Amino acid sequence: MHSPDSHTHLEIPGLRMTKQRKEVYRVLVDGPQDHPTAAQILERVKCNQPGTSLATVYNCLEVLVEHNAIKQVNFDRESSRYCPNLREHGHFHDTNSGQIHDITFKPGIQLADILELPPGTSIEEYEITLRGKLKTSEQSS
Amino acid sequence: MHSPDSHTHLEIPGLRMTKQRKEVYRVLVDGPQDHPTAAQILERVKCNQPGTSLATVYNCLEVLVEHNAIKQVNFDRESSRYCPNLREHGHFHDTNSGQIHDITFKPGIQLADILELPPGTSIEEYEITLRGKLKTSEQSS
DNA sequence: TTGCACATTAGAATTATTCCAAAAAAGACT
DNA sequence: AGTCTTTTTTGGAATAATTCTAATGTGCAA
Ligand SMILES: [Mn+2]
Ligand SMILES: [Mn+2]
Ligand SMILES: [Zn+2]
Ligand SMILES: [Zn+2]
Repeated sequence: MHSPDSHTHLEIPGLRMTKQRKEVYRVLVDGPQDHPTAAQILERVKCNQPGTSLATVYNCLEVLVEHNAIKQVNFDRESSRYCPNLREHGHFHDTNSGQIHDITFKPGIQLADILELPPGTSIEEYEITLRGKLKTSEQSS
Repeated sequence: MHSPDSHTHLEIPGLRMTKQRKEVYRVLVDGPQDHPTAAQILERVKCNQPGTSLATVYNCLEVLVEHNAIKQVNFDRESSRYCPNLREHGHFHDTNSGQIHDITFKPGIQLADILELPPGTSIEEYEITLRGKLKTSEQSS
């Protein structure tokens, strides 16, 4: 499922990396960057760690999010998805292909620069999600 | 609950305004702009239309959203909230007060202008949600 | 090597929302 | 009004993602 030397070191400061946690994390970092749901992650985890339960996948994802190792992504009320890209970005859901694409800001732009925020606001987290279609729907990725 | 002449005309093109739909809509337009959940809307609707059911509130909200009369707002996986403000805006959840504030772009800014979108993208809808704290937490609104 | 804190597990519980099938209401036409 | 047709409402059941629970397993450290 992955080249033997492709392991980024799967360590997260302050977090005990059990084999389940390691595999959940590896699947996200090392596998297809398609923002899988917990159920999809479970399928992938089972290739290397059969017997892993969905509850454990949820537990692992929760602790990985808490440790800022991954991000949780929500589109409306669909199942949560998970993303290993820690740079600031939003998400575009292409309703043609079903694929989700990471979206970055144009260079130099900060979210706070473009919003009319009430004075004294400190933003702890934000989420930008877009839905639409890619007209030219031929891309390999 | 509201001044007798404060009714905006509660009509929506192409939509039959039953008394339940009218009241759900009125509660949102005419009541506190606090982005209530379906359950909160039901409570408010019951003041003027007792006997209304939660299923009906969901039905009304769905059809109002479809007709672009209101917007559905999601914060992570919390209950959906509903908003009668049709101008383009995002939402800021102040975790001090629990209040949700509408956030607009600075004048002249378009979301598409600041994002690195793949060529050929057409955005059909988007959602911007922020979470954080207002330091100076004395405001009347 | 035993103790203990922490992690995993299966299955039950929760909860927001949707579905269903029957009753009620709203129009349209007479 | 009275009949017919279509839409809406309703209570309760069903769904589905996620969380909880209580029991079992694991891995270091004394
Ligand atoms: Mn939406
Ligand atoms: Mn979040
Ligand atoms: Zn992402
Ligand atoms: Zn709003």
